[in-house]
Amino acid sequence: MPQGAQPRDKVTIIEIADAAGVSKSTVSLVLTGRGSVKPETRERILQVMDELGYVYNRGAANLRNTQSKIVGLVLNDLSNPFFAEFAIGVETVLQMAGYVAFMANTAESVVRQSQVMKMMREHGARGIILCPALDTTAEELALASGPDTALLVAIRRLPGVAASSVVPDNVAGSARITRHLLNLGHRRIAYLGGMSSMVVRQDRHQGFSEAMAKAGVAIDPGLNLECMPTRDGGFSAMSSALALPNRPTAVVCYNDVVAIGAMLAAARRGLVVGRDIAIVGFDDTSEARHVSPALTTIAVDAVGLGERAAAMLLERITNRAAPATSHVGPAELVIRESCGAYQHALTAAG
Amino acid sequence: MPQGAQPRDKVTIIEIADAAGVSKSTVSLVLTGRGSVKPETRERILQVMDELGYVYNRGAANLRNTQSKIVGLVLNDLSNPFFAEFAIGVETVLQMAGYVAFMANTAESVVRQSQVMKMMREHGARGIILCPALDTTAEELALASGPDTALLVAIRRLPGVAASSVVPDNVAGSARITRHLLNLGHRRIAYLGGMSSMVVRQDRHQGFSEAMAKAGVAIDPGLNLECMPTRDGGFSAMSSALALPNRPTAVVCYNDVVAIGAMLAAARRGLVVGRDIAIVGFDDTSEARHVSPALTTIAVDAVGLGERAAAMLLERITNRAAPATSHVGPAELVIRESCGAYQHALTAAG
DNA sequence: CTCCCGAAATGGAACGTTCCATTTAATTTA
DNA sequence: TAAATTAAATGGAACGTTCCATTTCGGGAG
Repeated sequence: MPQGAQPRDKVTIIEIADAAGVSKSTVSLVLTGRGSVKPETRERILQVMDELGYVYNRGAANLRNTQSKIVGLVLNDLSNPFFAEFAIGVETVLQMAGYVAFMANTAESVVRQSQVMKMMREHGARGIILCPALDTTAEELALASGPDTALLVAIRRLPGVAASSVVPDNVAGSARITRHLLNLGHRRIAYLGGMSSMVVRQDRHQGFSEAMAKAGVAIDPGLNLECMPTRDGGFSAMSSALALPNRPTAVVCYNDVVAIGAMLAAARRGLVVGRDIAIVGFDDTSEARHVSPALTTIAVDAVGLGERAAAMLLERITNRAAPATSHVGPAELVIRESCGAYQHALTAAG
Repeated sequence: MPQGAQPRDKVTIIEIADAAGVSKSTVSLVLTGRGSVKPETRERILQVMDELGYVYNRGAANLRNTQSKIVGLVLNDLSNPFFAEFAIGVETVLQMAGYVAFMANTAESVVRQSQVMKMMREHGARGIILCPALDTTAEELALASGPDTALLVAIRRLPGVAASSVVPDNVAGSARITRHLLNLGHRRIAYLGGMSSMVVRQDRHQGFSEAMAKAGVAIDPGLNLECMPTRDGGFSAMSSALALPNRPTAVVCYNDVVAIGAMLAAARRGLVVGRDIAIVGFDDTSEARHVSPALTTIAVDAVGLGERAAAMLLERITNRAAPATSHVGPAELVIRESCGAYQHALTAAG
């Protein structure tokens, strides 16, 4: 807008109409592009809007419409690159559909989570994609979704919730990477990280157990170690694992962050990861690639999960009769150095 | 809300009033907490709201109010952990002030940037914190901020824009880390990464040049290498730097991401980073700590910048007479291994 | 010249809230 | 007990849009 007369207070459709010498209805027509209005009139109106610095008031419009174009995206931990990538996937799809994402970070606080979801509904969000904070209960979520706000739960499965869901295949992925270690000849394998109250931990540990059982290898209960899913958690849990009289030869970690902490602990003890001990992760965050030695892990395609989540939510929004559905995304093994597969190949060949 | 009667269509304040046997004005009173209403009446109303699944309609309220509680946060690259941390700082402060952040990712697209800023204003955002996409022009921004939407530009300075701004001290930080390399005895120092059209690159390179000049060390123009600020960019730019007949002994990188790419390229050539060559970064992302060898870099406190940005914007929102201000945040040297300072200390002592 | 028709433009009610000006009820004071 | 005061509750206009039902306009057919 040109330097000139800045309007002090909000300029409305009516002022535009007056200035252009038409009725507010005509202005509304060009705004929505619905009726037919003479091209030169349209031009004149658009020009006036530009001059006066008109800003469309969606709140007022929604009042009659009931059809906003906003979707909420609630993330439990934005500082985790995994969720950032997930968010990017979500945004891409929403944007193409003409929707806009209203995104918020709860930092694992269920209180904050309730607040932002309430806010989003109050602003007329048509749907919400939720990556639930730890300790989220089904009851809380009942409040959050209503007849005109579709809910989709992502990444962390939430038992007892009727919403759609998008999660990676934690069980299969964990089984896959465990099998990889078994194939390399490991038998004393530890499972490390996450708290047993977390659903994701339960799923991943289940995959681990199944793979072990199928291979006929007994699990030492002493090698099931819980810790917070942070680097420091991984570090201290690994330290105690290494202090055991009969320590593991391989460690399946809850996720990459824990694995990196565990690698640090092993290095501190003078062990060369990938030679003296195998350590593997889950998620394939960008750090997994850059850490040294590079981490063998399970790739779950965060962006793809985000895209899928957005697409599924949009489907439920546009076709409100559509039933809640669930999607389980693929989890693929990425072999790098931390498992010692390369070393192993050398010795096996030699 | 209990399993019972799910209302098919939106329930309004009037229906609540009818069901509770009061007038809509009274319901409004309890909603806003403004007038005085008998405790038992309030209770009854609240209970009815709960039963019917009432959702407050902020759009309608803002229609009279003109006072929303939303602030827009526009990020140019969410996949960069630096911006994720910045966002966390912003959110923390906004939340405490009772505001909610409406956050969007532009992925460096100025088109998308205009779209989301327009959307935010249309939804009544009181202010916008913008981390501008590359190639953002001052004209575009003039459209984006109006008399009732305060604008704050963050991280990337934008010459010719009248808005408030929050940026780290790129010049001083870059000079600081260059001095560190000079103190270690380096003389052939390259500057690597970023495109010269980027304001941030200009500032950081200026700090580099000033430090070199002050030390009386000439800059070899052949050691000023541009590349996209990505890991791959850093990798290939570093590869060509190493192919030079008289290659540098130290490299100041545009940021951590570029530095990590550069480290990979050096390792690929068989060089031990921190011994055979020094490489340093800028930003102090979490990766800088975990990469091996750990990266010497400049910490700019992304979270702190975010907090500051939010506080400054809120100030302008609540006190609309307040003038636009600028804040330049500290940039501190973090010495780790990639610069070889530790090695250096050993040899110097021995 | 009148009639008719489609195109273009318009007036007004409605959306869900707030808030001012009132009314009604409850309580205190003289 | 009446008057004065305070607390509690209410009706209605207004906010900026949309959209239905109308009206006006501009020509072409009869």
